[in-house]
Amino acid sequence: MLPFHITFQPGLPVYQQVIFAVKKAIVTGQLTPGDRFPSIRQMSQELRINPNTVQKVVRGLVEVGLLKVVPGVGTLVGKSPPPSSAEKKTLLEDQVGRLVVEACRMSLSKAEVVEAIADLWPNQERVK
Amino acid sequence: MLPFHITFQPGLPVYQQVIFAVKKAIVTGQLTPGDRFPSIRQMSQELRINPNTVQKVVRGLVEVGLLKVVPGVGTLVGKSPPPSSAEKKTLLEDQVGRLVVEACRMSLSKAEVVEAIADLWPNQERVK
Amino acid sequence: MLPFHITFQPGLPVYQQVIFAVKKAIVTGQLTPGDRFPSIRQMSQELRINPNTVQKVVRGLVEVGLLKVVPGVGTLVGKSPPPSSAEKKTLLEDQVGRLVVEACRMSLSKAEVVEAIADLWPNQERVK
Amino acid sequence: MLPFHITFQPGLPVYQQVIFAVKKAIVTGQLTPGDRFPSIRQMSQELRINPNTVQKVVRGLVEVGLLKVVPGVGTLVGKSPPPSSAEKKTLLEDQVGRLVVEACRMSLSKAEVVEAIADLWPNQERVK
DNA sequence: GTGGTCTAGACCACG
DNA sequence: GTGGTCTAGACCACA
Repeated sequence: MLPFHITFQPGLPVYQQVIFAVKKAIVTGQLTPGDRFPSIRQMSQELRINPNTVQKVVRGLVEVGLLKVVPGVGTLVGKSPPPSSAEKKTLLEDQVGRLVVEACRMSLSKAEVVEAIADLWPNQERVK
Repeated sequence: MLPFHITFQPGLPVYQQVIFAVKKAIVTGQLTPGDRFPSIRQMSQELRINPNTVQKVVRGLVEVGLLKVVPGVGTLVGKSPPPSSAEKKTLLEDQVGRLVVEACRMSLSKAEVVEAIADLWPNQERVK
Repeated sequence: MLPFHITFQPGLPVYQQVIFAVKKAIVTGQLTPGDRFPSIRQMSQELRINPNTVQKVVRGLVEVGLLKVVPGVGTLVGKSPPPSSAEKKTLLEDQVGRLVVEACRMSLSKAEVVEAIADLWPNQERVK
Repeated sequence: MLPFHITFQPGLPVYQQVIFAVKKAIVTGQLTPGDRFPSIRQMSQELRINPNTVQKVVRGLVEVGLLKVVPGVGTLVGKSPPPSSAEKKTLLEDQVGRLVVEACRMSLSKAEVVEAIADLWPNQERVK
């Protein structure tokens, strides 16, 4: 069984949906650094998607440092790398910007958005 | 002069960037319902993009009800239609979900994200 | 007052809507051959549309023989000309064809369409 | 070979003629839900029209729910959605209204029109 | 003047 | 292979 679950939605590229599912599994603790990542063949079969698509997923995750390919061993989950401040800036300006504009367009209040974030924020072992 | 400003970024479709800029201009009050929308030719010249691309922008905005086209006359800014609750749900679950996962991956705290939202939220006290 | 009434609908060219209204007024007997047709100026004012548009209407109706322009006198309603069999064929094949396909697409029965026709068929002094 | 046939007529937009041909193929059973729709390139070649024009056709048919596009995979014929009663009303009032007026103008009898409809109504006894 | 249609052809994203 | 994006530029319909 795969350590994450996906219900594919039309309109979004498949490989992006898989990448998101993996990232989610990592931040929620379902996948931790050092874990073995499923093989391309296994993911291809269980998710019923093209092996090329799986390979694109792995490539994308290796690029951001979330996966390490060790030849002869397999693919391992790596430690999250320290994000560059440029990436942070992009996230907090561009992505949040898009979200804010869409929310305003739908007459949502700031409080509703903040509440949604609180609901979705993972609290794996977040005591402090 | 156009009632909005764009600095094009590579990697994202041009027409989507323009659509976003228009939406932003509307939620921030720079464009209000009833206003005349710039003509396709004018936008094409000032943004230095192809008229067909501009037309795609207009088409996309007409589909969501933000613009009304009157052939031979021009294009007008319409009142935003009440969004369906399904759209709201998608925004608050899927889009916020993606944002949260990315933020966690970058070790950002919930407070940082909420602060970014507060910064970008448009002030409605715009006396026109 | 004009001898016909129009409630403009978006999406259809204005001049076509006016032409249709005039044709309807003729087949329902509100306008009969020999009647004086309103002046371009009058129609432009009362319908609140561009004089050029009215002129296009008149031109279109003169072409099919429903109006006669008499210089120095005005525009008169003419006797309907005998239609060519080619026109009839086009109407009964193409236009009815489009109607039938759309009706099928909406799961309408043949009886519903026929009933709609019966309802809308003018019966001005149709005794026979 | 394409599952429908078109003989282009001047005066009507090409993309509308193709859309009509596809709708006709669907209501007559030549295309059924689940079928693979011809690719944009194939239609472009066989109909001798520009790929962009074909894309506009597909876009129009997707909007009314007759086609579903899966990027990278292809285009599928979908089940027709239940039409809104407003659409039905428009069809039975406006479109039938135009037909009736034109028929009257050409001195056609109600029986002739009804007969034309019966002739063009598709037979559903199509054993695929 | 407006927006709409169509063509020709290049390049990209996706599976 | 699929569909999507973008450009360049011509021509038409409409008011």
